[in-house]
Parts: sequence; structure tokens; C-alpha cells
Amino acid sequence: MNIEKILQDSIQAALLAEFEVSEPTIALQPTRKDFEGFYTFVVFPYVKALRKSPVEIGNAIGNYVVSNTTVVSTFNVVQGFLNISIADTAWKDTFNHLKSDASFGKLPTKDETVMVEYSSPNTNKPLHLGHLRNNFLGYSVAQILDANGYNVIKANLVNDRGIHICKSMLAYQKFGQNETPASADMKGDHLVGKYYVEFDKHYKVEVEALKAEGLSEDDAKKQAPLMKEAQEMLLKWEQGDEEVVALWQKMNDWVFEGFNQTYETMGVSFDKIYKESNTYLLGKETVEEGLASGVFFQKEDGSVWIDLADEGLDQKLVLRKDGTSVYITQDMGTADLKYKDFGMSKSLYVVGNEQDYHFEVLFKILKKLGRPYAEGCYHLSYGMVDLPSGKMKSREGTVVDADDLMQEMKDTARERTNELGKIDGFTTEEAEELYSTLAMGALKYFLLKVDPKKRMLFNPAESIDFQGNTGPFIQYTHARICSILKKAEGLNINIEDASTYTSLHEVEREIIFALSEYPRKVADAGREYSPALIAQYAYDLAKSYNRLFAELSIFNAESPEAMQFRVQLSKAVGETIKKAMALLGIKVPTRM
RNA sequence: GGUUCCGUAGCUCAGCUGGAUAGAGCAACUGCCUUCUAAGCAGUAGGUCUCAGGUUCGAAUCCUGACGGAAUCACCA
Repeated sequence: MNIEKILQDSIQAALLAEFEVSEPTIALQPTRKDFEGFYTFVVFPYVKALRKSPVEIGNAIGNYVVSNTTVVSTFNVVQGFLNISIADTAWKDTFNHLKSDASFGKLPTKDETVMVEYSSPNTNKPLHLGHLRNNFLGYSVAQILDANGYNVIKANLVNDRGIHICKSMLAYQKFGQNETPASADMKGDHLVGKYYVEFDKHYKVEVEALKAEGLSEDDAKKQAPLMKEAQEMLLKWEQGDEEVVALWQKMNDWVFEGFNQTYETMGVSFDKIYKESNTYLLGKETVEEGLASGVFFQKEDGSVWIDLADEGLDQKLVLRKDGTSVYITQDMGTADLKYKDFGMSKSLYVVGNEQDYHFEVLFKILKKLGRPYAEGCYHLSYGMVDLPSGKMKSREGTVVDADDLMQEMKDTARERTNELGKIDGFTTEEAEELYSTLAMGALKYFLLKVDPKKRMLFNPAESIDFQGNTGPFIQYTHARICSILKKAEGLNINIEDASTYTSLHEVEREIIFALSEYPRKVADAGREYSPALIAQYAYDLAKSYNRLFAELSIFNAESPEAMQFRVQLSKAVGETIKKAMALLGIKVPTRM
């Protein structure tokens, strides 16, 4: 049993024994730094009812916990705050317990499957900064849920068909001159993206021309020849036109090749890929079913709708009058398919918050349809990554390309590392690997340390930091620890036996406490789907350790016991940092 | 206009199931490398927690309103 639980139980008992108050939950908070003590219990709430002074109540409870537990060494009462100090023996017990737990931080298996769908790119343009946040977030949440004992399926629903793909295809047909990724020396996704931009350029000219002829903006957009051609192409694609399908296949293959390369650099992976070209017809049956059961209704023109007025929402179209699907139709069908494939109890959709409304509607529809999995659906909605100039806009050329950014990060890492002269004794290969590790560590940490729900700012003019509250700071701490452990190995220091070192330094207590908090943080992060909690934790732990590193000597410790203990502590911190960073998808180097 | 989210140090962010004097990092300034990695450590300075009310022993945190910003309200995905 951990210290906090013992304290809570004891305070509960004290309230009952001394004041006949039964309190179901006892909330403890960390004692403010300026006061003596570790945990603080606030007694103000009882003052009125008990008609006793806060000090009186505090002292009574304090005395009770001192004499009825072994974990409390002493206490003090300031105003209405009962500050409790913990005995070093209790900290040592806690540490010995956690360091001998081989699966520390891995929560008990839940025998429950959860799907995390993330990434979900369009195959008409390369990935950008927004996708990086999405991918890192999705991957990290999957790792966190895995540590929480779930069986996790990482899924990617690729949007590989539709009018937007036809735009790239059409532009390629017209202006491509059989260019290939090889001949253009471009990644496939970038090449296809180039033609998407190309389409837009010519399309705009056409629209302007039509507007000059007096058409309204809307009409001009609809009647521009290029748009009409693209729509015809989509129709041909749906009819299985050989030429169109072949072109689609070729260009999609290029894109996938490019994406896979980017995914590899990002360090993310998937257990299941769904392609919209295979699923876009799904959902029509669901519409039939919903019509039959009266969940949906049909208008005179034949279009099918759902009325969500009773849920405080509007009516929503689920099938066009010509019988073709809309976005939400496919999502209904795909939800069924996913459930059929994996039977998961939870299904997370990692999608930007601009789609909040869409998912609210989707989940309400699934509920109305009586889907057994509807309750477990959750939209993990994250905020946009803004630039100082505002939102990224591809038309204005303000998109930060994922491949470019990752490359720049690596260049910065190389530069910094070389400046600091940190690569003595590294082979070229090892050095390159270190640059990547640091670059991705900095980038991932930067994007994950912020609460996912909040929009965040990225300033391309200032490169992402490698100092302070950053990935490399934590990676550096790990490398330092590895260096300590290597030296300890050389000295043959026993790192398994519980040492007899008993009078702990303040920093050492702080670190043991931080370590003991790890499983709880994993649980919190899993419940809130928030890698930011893990990032913050890893940073705090690293910071505490660096303080120890600076303030206390390890190999010149005051006693052999102290040395042995500190090496053990270092090992535990290193392992925990490694685990925490792994939950963020960040690797830690053994030297840097 | 309706709905939802946001507003904390010059900048980027924590803190938000109500608790003590508001927490980090960056940027600025001061110290610390002949002993375990200075991508580090210690310190100084920097705040009307957007504003106004309310709830209470106590509010950055909860409620109401105002102001400012964003997203969404497509037979696009």
C-alpha cells in the first residue's frame, strides 16, 4: 500500500475517532515548498460544524496519524493546514518496492480492446504540421492506453478517393507529361501535391474569367470547365473506367510510398489501414435500415435526413437525393465495419476540433440506431497548430510541410551537437541516429507537451528549443544517468540489494515520490487521453534528478551506502524516463 | 446571429474535482566546469490570472454578464 493511501485511511479513521465525522474521501495536496512537511490536509471545512479551532482539529488529527501509522514522522499545523512529514523508512520501503517491480508503470490487463484511429490523410497532398500533431498525438495515446492495460488497435482511414484526388489526376493528365517521382526527383506525395496546386492555379483563372463574364462566384466555381472535368472523372472512377482507375492507382501508389517514408521518419505505425476507396459505399445499407426503423426520414426529393431537434441539433442529411453518400454516410458504415472487425469497447477518433460538430452528430446517430458500440465512441478533438500569421493555408503558401520541418529539425540537431562537441567517439552512423533521435524528441515533445484540446502556436522563425522544458533536456538527463550506470558497472557497485542508507536528502525524497507517482500519471493520462500529462511528468522527474546530480555527489558520496542508493535511484529514474518518453513516442539516447 | 472552445509574466505554456505568498521554460541579468556529461545547476527581475458582479471561511479555478479571439452552423471530406 502506498504512503498516500495509508495517510488517507488514517485521517479518515482519525476524523471518526476524534470527532465522529465520517468522510468518504480524503483529499491530500502537496505541502507548499516554504513549509515543513510533505502532504497537507486542509481542516477548514470542519471548523464550523465542530465548533473547534482549525489548530485544535489539526493537532488532534496529526497526533492520531503519528501514533497510528508508521509512515508519519512528524507534523505541524499552520492556520487550517495540517502539514505531515513522512518518515524516511517509508520512503525507502516505497522505493525498494517499486524498483523490484519489473512491470512498474504497466497497469493490469483490462481484457478490453480499444481502437485509436488517427492520421487519416488525403492522398492529394503531402503531410503538414497539423498532421504531425495528429500523428504524434494518436500514436502517443495508443501507447498510453496500451500501458493502461488495453488491447490497442491503431487504425488509419485513408481518404484515397473523391473529387480532390481527381483534381490532382486531371492536372497531371493535362500538364504532367508523364513525370514520375523518379524523373522529378520528388517524393511521390509531394509530386501529386504539386499537381493539386497546379489544378487550383488553372481553376482560379477559369473562375475569374467566368466572373468577368458576369457569373456569380458560386456559379463560376461550379461551371468552370476544369471542375466539370474533375467531376466527370470522379464519375468515371466510380464506374470503373480502366484508364481513370489505372491513373488513380498509379498516383495513389506514389503517395503511399511517400507517406510510408514520412511515417517511418515520424516513428508512427498502424495495425490496420482502411481505405475509403473500399469503404465509401458502406453506410447506404445503414441508411436503409434507419429508414425502415424510422430513425431517418425521406424528403419529397428523395434525400434522406435525420432530425436531431430533440438533441438540440438541426436536421442533417445522410444520403443525397441521387442516392450518393455524404461524409457522414461513410462514417456510419465504417463504424460498423470497424466494430465487426475488432469488437472494441472504445473507439477513439483523433481528428481536429473543426470537426466537433460532425462527430457530435455521428455519435448521436449511432446511438439512435442502437449500435452497441455507440457509447464507446469518442472524438479526441485537438486544437489547430497556428502560425504567427494565423491558420495555415495551402493557398497562401503558409503550410509548414512535415518532411521539411523534420529535416530542418535534424539539421538543427546536427549543428547544435557539433557545436557542443558531443560526438567524440561516435561513428557516422551513430551520430546520424543521434541527430534524428534529438530532432524528433524536440519536435514531438514540443507538440505533445501542450494540452491536446488547446490550439497552439508554432513560430517557424524561431527554431524549436533544445534547452529548458524540451525533449532534449529529458533525453540529456537519460544520457547522464546511463553514464553514471556505466561507471557504476565498472566499479562493481551492487545495484540490486536494498541498501542500508537511511537518512535521505530532500532531493532524494522528492525523486522517490516522483517515481511512485508514475503509475498514477499513466492512469490519468489514459483517462484524459492526454500525453501532455506524461510530458510534464517526465520533465519534472528529469529536473529533480538534475538537481540531485548537481547537489549531491554519487561516487564521492558520504558513505558507501549512500553511493549504492544513489546509483539505484539513478537506475530507477533512467528506466522511468525511458518508459515515460516511450509513451510519447520519443526515444532516449544512452549518450549525447 | 446560434452553438462550442479559448483569454494566466514580453513570448510559449502549466495550474482549473475551490485552499497558504501564482508555476515552468524561452528571452534579460548574476554566479557555478582541475571531481559523476554546463543540452546542466543556483539565483535576480518580470503578474490587476481580460473586465464587472455573484457564491464562500477562502476563487486563476464554480455561476452570471460584458469585452476580445477561434472553430462550426455544406447535398466538401
